[in-house]
Amino acid sequence: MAAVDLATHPGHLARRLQQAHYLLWNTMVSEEITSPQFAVLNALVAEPGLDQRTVGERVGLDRSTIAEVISRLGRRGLLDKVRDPQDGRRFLLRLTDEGLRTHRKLTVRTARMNQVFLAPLSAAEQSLFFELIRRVADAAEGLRNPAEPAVAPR
Amino acid sequence: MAAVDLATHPGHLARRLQQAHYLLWNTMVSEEITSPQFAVLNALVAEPGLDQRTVGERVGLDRSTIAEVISRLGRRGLLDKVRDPQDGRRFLLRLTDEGLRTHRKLTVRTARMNQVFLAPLSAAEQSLFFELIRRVADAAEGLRNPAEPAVAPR
DNA sequence: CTGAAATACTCAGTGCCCTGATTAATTTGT
DNA sequence: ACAAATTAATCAGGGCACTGAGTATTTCAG
Repeated sequence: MAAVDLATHPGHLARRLQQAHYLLWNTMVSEEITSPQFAVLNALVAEPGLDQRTVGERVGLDRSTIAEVISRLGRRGLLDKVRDPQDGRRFLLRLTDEGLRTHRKLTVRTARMNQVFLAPLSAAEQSLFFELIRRVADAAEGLRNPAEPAVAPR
Repeated sequence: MAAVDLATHPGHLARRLQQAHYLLWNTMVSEEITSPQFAVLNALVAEPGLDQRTVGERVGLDRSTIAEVISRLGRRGLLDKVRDPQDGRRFLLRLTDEGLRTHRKLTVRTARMNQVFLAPLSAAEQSLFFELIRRVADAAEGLRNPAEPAVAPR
């Protein structure tokens, strides 16, 4: 009687979008390497030698999740993990040759997949799609991490 | 050297959007009931007595996931599960009074949360947001379940 | 210089999400 | 009528995502 239309719920839409993406990734990109794993490889191509926490920040994964993802990539020999001699708390991460090769291969496939995924939208709509999602996601993240208060509370 | 900009990857955006939603849901709606759980409650308000598989279809969850979600809702006393006397394979699902109450309460909070979540967009942009995401998700699901071939292969 | 606070990482626990294999019940083809 | 195919649900297994608590190391305040 009081049921609601889930098609007007952004969270529901977001979940369906991600599921659809997951499926397409599996068939068009890789069954071994997932999209978050690719994001980590990509971050380490851009900035070799990052520590674990910073990689998580770059790709939007929390401390626990990034630890798991990195452990999997390490087990598969795609990256190396060494203690920072300057700061014994950190591990510095660097892709192996195999990791670099994998990233190169997947970059090509990912581009193809993105084209297929976004094919239902015109070029103008694709820009809008990115912009609207980015604005909503950024704003929600902002709610979580409020800017520094003007006067530090004591 | 060959790193890619993740902000142009719809899968990455979709994941960030869902994460942002997850956080906001947790703070504004409920720490007990998740968004997928609410979707199941909602489906059973709309159509009491559905079987498990059909609920999964309605809310977009696969057979394994829907089984887990329903088992959790059952443990919390929000729904009942009885074997279909007409078809011994099925379980028929129905909300308890407690389940109905919970759905009613969360419906209000969810509406508030959706407003906050979408606040960065104008009304026109919100419509566009829904439409673009829906089109992409629908198309990708269509790739997965291709329409019946004209001639059934044998 | 030393105790307190902050930081990087790990671990335990919960929940979502998918696939492939298995089990039980029903439907279908002959 | 009955074997074969289909269907609903379960189970095992892998991966993502978050929180709260714990450990080790570094930094900071007095």
